[in-house]
Amino acid sequence: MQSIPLPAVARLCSLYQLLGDLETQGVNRLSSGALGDTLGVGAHNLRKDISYLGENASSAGGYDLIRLRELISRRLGLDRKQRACVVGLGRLGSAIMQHCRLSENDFDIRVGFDSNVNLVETLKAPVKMYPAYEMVDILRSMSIELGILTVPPTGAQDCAQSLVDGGVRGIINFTPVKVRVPESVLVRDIDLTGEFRVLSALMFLRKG
Amino acid sequence: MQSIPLPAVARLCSLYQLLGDLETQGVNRLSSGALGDTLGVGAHNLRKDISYLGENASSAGGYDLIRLRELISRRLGLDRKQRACVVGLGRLGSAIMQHCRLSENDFDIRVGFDSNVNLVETLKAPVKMYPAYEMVDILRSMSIELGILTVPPTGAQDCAQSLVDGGVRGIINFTPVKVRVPESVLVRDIDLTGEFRVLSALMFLRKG
DNA sequence: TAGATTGTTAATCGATTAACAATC
DNA sequence: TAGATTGTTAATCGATTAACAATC
Repeated sequence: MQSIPLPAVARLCSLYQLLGDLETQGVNRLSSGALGDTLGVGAHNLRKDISYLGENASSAGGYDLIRLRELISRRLGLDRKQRACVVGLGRLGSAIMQHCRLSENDFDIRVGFDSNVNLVETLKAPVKMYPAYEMVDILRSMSIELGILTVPPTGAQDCAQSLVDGGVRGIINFTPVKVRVPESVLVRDIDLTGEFRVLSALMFLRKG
Repeated sequence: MQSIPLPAVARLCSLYQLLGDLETQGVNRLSSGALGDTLGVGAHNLRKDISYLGENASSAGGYDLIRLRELISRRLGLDRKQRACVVGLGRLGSAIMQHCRLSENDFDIRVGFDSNVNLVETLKAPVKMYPAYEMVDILRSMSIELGILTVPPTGAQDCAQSLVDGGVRGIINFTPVKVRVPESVLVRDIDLTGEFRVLSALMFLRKG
């Protein structure tokens, strides 16, 4: 089967989100143009992305949104909740842990870790929390697949290693550190400060 | 002056961050290869990016890191703190508002807003907070340049409009909604749920 | 049927990678 | 000087855009 370019995967994921929203609004058929408009993507581009999904019965007359959503879901493996954990229960970590859009959707955040034992015992949260030194064992026993890294930069590499040792296969890395992991583990970096800076730079470049 | 491609701007911003860290560690000269390695970017690529900065005296012998950092700073306008506000003081919003890495660096988060008046009065935070209906006036009087949008999806477009009316020139949008703003206002979308999904999809595609 | 819309192939565009002369 | 490293031009690579025949 053909492999899908990364930008196309990203657009398909946001399309997937949109299709879910439209479904609850009772819309069930729309053209590539209409979908592209609300997504801020050209109709050409969107059709091309959809073509990566493979089989796609209907020509003309717009897309059957429910069918399309299922197609994306199946091709990208978005059906089935992934078991996740949060490492680092500072403000950002606990916000992510309790971010309802995440758990409503395809992620099942099961457990949190922090090196501060006090915090682990006192923080109010809807999931179990444990001290960091128990991480590897607990990850293995719970079959956690995905780790969310929200620790201070200094601890990033060590925690990433624990996640790997615990058997995680993917990491969302909110630290500005480039962590080193085996090839078999995927890392996606989200550098908030970086994103802010990029916006700031673009605003500056725009002016002059 | 030549314009810089967006991906290059993003890489230069993360290089800027790295240079700051190295500076505090006392490192003051490094080659493009060494810098590229810790950044996960090819040396070629990095040199090309640096060339967009224009004037760059020294050939061979690696870069003078302090000088390089200043060059980036000046070319991308990263000297001078931007005045920012947070709209939507839920968990994510207040985490961002108090995220020290942001305020330590180039952003000066001055004020927060929420439609829930109770929340505005009771939340503990290091900045002033006001109810949403006062937003436009306060933004103007404080000359806020940048808005951070962390409201529920339903309120996103309205709040974006208030930010625009308040004179903001850039928005970091954490909602999954594509907000409509005048061309003069830059928007940078950070869709956390989307990022999670992309990782999930990549993990799935990797396997089979 | 006619008009609209899709799927897919071809053309354009832009970014990344490679190569190499210039420089410390 | 010789070795290393830069800046920049050229070549490759990949994604986006355009075009158009096939289809509802």
